[in-house]
Amino acid sequence: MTQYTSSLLRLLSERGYIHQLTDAEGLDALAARQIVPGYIGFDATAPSLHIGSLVQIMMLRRLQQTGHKPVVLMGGGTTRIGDPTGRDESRKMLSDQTIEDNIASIRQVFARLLTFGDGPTDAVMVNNHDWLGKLGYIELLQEVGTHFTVNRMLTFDSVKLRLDREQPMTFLEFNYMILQGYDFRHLALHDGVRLQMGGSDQWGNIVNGIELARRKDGNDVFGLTTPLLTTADGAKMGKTAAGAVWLNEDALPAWDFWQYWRNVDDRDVGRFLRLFTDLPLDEIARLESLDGSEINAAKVVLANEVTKLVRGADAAAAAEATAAATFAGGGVGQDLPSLDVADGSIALVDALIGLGFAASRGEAKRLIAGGGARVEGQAVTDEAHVIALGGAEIRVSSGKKKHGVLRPA
RNA sequence: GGACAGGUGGCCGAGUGGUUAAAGGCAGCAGACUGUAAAUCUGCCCGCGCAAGCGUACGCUAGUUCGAAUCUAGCCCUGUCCA
Repeated sequence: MTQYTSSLLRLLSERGYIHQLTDAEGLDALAARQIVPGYIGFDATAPSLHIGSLVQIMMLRRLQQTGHKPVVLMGGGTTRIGDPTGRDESRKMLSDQTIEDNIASIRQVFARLLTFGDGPTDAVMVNNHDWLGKLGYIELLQEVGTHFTVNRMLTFDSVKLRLDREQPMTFLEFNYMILQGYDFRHLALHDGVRLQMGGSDQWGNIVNGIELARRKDGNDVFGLTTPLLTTADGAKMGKTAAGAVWLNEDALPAWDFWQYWRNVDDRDVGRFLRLFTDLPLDEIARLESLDGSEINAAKVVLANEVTKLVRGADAAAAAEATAAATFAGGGVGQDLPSLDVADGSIALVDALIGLGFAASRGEAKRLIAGGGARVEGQAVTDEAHVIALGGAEIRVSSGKKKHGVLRPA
């Protein structure tokens, strides 16, 4: 491992954020002597980011922790184009209003993890629609077009993969890398930004921006990418059965968020603690060395710490309490999904659907027939079973992990 | 504009007139084993229905046929090559 002099690169490297770096010595020297404003771009394709973006957000947090300035770039403009990287199919076009709404919603998460303000190391949020939207076509071609050769653009993975797989790539998407390059150049020129970070799949796009900034304005800027995060069994992070693990509370309840982290693979615990929590490294080393079932304690810490950062301390505490009550005590935690039952009784099938454990009656019945449905911890195999509440809360479970509560209304 | 190839369930991918709600794989869900882990084995995996059954579904539309994902025509979309 390279020995870095700047606290920024030391921290990033110790905690496993660095995959590629355009100029390690140059950036290290810069970070050691001045505040480095660094940015990461985020798409606004959904009302919430999911944990696939959490590494990037954490990187901005690390930047701030080590005395530098995080710049959050919202892709209000580029989202209108659609990043072809890693995609086989073109994105659906989003309306302007949807994109604006998404940006407003996504902003909430950043407010928890970064300190915004006007100070030298305070975070700021910018929207590339502000400059890309004003750019005329002729102007863009003149400004940027002369610095990109099609020959080179065709060699980029984002393009090449699409072509190799004989998937369509529209001209619109083909231009994405140019606009992203333009972003970096713009931020370097107008806001003194010196560093762009991103996932490893963004390497090509980042390098484009660096070259553009240098050729057009003689600005010397840097790029850093994080390793592509996969879980130990090779899956892309952040996808579960129920869909993505969203960062926003209104997109995914804190309980489910907490559970995601509680259930990570043993092998991922240490890595995730380093990346997604602020715990000191020696503490993490201790947690990750726990053997056998003791590693579960480390997973609880992981779940608590990440939930605290993203959802707040109250949410983390509530989720942990619910987990303790539900799994250890056999009781009912307050955080579980619940369903109000008006008539004093409900068919098990409807309860499973109402709690979100089954999407259709058929699916609920299959679950019951397969022995996966439980009422108060007891497996029920009668598809026609009706639960009588009798004024008390009843616990209904799908399998051993998904629990919900029926409340008398 | 022309020639050729192709468009099948969340994804990949068989299937070229009936036994096809559509092989197989992946992903997913559940059971067993466990530690709310991994691996492994087993079952499930379009909707409605207790069920018989019904409804939808193989790019779209119209046809041929007792019967079509499979044949015909037109259209839409994609790729490759040519202009």
